[in-house]
Amino acid sequence: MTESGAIHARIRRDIEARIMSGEWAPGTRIPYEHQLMATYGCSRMTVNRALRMLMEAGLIESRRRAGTFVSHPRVQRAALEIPDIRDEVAGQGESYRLDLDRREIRAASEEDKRLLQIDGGSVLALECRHHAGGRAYALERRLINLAAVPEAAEVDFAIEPPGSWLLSHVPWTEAEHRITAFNAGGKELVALGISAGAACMALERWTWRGEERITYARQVYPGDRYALVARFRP
Amino acid sequence: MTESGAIHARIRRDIEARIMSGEWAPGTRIPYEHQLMATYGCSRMTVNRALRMLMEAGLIESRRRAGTFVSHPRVQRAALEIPDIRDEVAGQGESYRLDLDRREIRAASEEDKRLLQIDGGSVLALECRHHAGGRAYALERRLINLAAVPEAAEVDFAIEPPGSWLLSHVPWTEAEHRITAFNAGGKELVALGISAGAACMALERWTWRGEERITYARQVYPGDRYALVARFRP
DNA sequence: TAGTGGTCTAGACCACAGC
DNA sequence: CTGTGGTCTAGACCACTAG
Repeated sequence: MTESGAIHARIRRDIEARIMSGEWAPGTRIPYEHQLMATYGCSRMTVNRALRMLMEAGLIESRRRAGTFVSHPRVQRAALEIPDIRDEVAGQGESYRLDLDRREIRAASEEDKRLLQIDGGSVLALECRHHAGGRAYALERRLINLAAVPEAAEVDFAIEPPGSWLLSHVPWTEAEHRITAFNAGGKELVALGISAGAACMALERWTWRGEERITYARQVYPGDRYALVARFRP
Repeated sequence: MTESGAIHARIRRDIEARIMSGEWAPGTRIPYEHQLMATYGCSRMTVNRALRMLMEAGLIESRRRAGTFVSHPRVQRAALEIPDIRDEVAGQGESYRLDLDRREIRAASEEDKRLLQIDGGSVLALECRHHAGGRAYALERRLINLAAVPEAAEVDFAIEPPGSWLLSHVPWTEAEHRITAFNAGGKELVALGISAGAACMALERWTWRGEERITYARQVYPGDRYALVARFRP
């Protein structure tokens, strides 16, 4: 049906097309693997590889002895992707600049402990502004757990934004995000050049590796100039 | 190193652990497939299957003749997941209720065409409020392209929320999201019970199947009572 | 219990990029 | 060229489960 290089890719696309077109509705049993072997004149391993990819994508499910079936779309969740700020600005063809307003190494305060979810130790606290094309783009407050990332103490974050540096130097296993809207107060007015009460978007991110907390970041964007746009990831 | 049922799963987890621990830093070449065959006493197909899964996860990259390498974390992107509103409310242990304020089938207006990115035809336009525990939770405006989903014209969306119904009945291939913050105006004040100028969060979603537009939705949440929380998806 | 999918083997040929 | 990964074969045994 479809032309392609690899047989498994062709099988995969053929089945995907039949599902997407509605020809094979949710719950439909698709042909047995040995039938697909005959149809495509290939080995079962090749058929199985195509089906496994479709299973990982959530399009089909298989049950031993029963066969393989089109999934009932449990797609109650859609995936967003949050880009790194520097990449995002560069991707819009704008020049990027970072202003580092504050950099401090200190014993963790009570607030630091709460935000980083640590018991003590020292943290690197940063405050910076991201600019796109000379205009304030985002305000960032960041805490880095120096117990987890001691080398961060030596980095010049005026050159490389903390988020970019961390993502490319520190392996991490999990992250949690929180997106909220709020009315701008004193700090944002000056830093972002907006008026009192203007709607802002705050993106908070907690990152850890195993049980070890790595960093906390809170990025604030002016609501009237910024949208978090995200495509679905298949 | 790790105990498990399938050999490929064990190989996969062993390599993943070495990468996550930092033992194999980005850029490191991991053992050749024939070396892993010897290490695990299995065939190359099995090794290759494990490596392919890690490649799909973005952890490693391979180049012919050169070998397979730990990826430089292009992890400038993190995945969020946007839950279905009804599921979200239920997950918080609150009772869910939907008020359907408006339901209209009409020829596509200019705005409908722009939002749905269609040329004409008829649309189903809905306006509704989602409630959690008796309190207004979100305001939703939705357009459904009846050319793509004619059966939607017969559905009683007072019983099943439009987002839930669509996700479980209509296969889709792509979605795009846009999250913004804005100051509440007239419509939100009444529907959500908030005061003028309060920061709100708007989540817009476009969904299509192939080239066919399925639906457009705009959901508005009160900024002071709502946060979009999302965990990283590995 | 028979037939499905899950997994694995021990080869093979090829394309391609590094040497 | 050489050696790597990309792909594929023609079998095999096993676990599970629908009938």
